[in-house]
Amino acid sequence: MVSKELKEAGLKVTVPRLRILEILESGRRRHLSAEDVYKALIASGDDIGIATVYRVLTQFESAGLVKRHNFEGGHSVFELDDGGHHDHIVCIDCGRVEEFMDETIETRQDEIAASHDFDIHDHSLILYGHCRKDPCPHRKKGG
Amino acid sequence: MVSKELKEAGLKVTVPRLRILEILESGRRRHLSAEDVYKALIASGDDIGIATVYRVLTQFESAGLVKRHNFEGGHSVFELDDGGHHDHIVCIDCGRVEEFMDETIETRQDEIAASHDFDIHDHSLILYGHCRKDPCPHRKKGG
DNA sequence: ATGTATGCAAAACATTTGCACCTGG
DNA sequence: CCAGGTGCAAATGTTTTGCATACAT
Repeated sequence: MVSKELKEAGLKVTVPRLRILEILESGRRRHLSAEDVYKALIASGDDIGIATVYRVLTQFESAGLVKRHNFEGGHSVFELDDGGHHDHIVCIDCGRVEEFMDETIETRQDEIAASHDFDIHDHSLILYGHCRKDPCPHRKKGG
Repeated sequence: MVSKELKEAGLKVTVPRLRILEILESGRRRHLSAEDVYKALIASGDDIGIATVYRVLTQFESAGLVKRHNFEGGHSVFELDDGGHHDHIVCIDCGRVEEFMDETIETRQDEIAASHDFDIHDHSLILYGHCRKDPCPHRKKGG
């Protein structure tokens, strides 16, 4: 029940919020930019403006429903916040995004922050590279 | 000799390039946004357009003279590239930026990338938090 | 009903680009 | 001299905002 999630998050149940949450939960892709969401809405026949997409995604972020990540290239991607922290590996060629979580790295980050006299609020760790998977424009045919 | 550095980087020696490299090397602050550089130029009486600042910084990046980092808030910061890799801790309150480098984290990143079948090109690791240093607007007076 | 949400268009930012003019080697 | 560099303004791409209208409760 998507509408229940909205109520529990303290948000009024409206059509744009329902549709956007449904798209995020559809699971077709876990990481979507605001424009990805907008295009998905248009594709499914919804008449929702891009401004509303940004507003709703920002509200969802405040409500803890989604997380926003600032990838390179000056645009953000959003994903459902399942409560579990993880970092990202992004393929420079095909845009593929994979997640990982490494206890060793998390621990070292805390130690480093402490040694610099910082209270860590959060962190951003993104690995950029070329994936060796199919299909990827960078991958060599006979490789 | 700043002009020598430019020549060695394969760049024609021009006034904007000289001035911008001087500002980066002045060491007053290590991490500057394009607008920071632009303002510094204006402040020292130079008549150089913001477009040129971006062009020159991008050229410097290609030439390996500077590194560009994408911090949160949709803007980039530039710093001299001394060849040594490091990551950043940023204070959410006062904007302070500190650097660190941790062999354990670097190693784990490579291992993780390999296990995901990625050839890592580079990575971005930024810790965001509240520094406990003076002066910082967040720091409690009697803390 | 009534306060909140939405759509649209315009604004705000950071960054890039087209083009005529200027400059370094 | 002449390819390449620069300044300006206009274009770009992303995200935000003002405002009149529409909607959820």
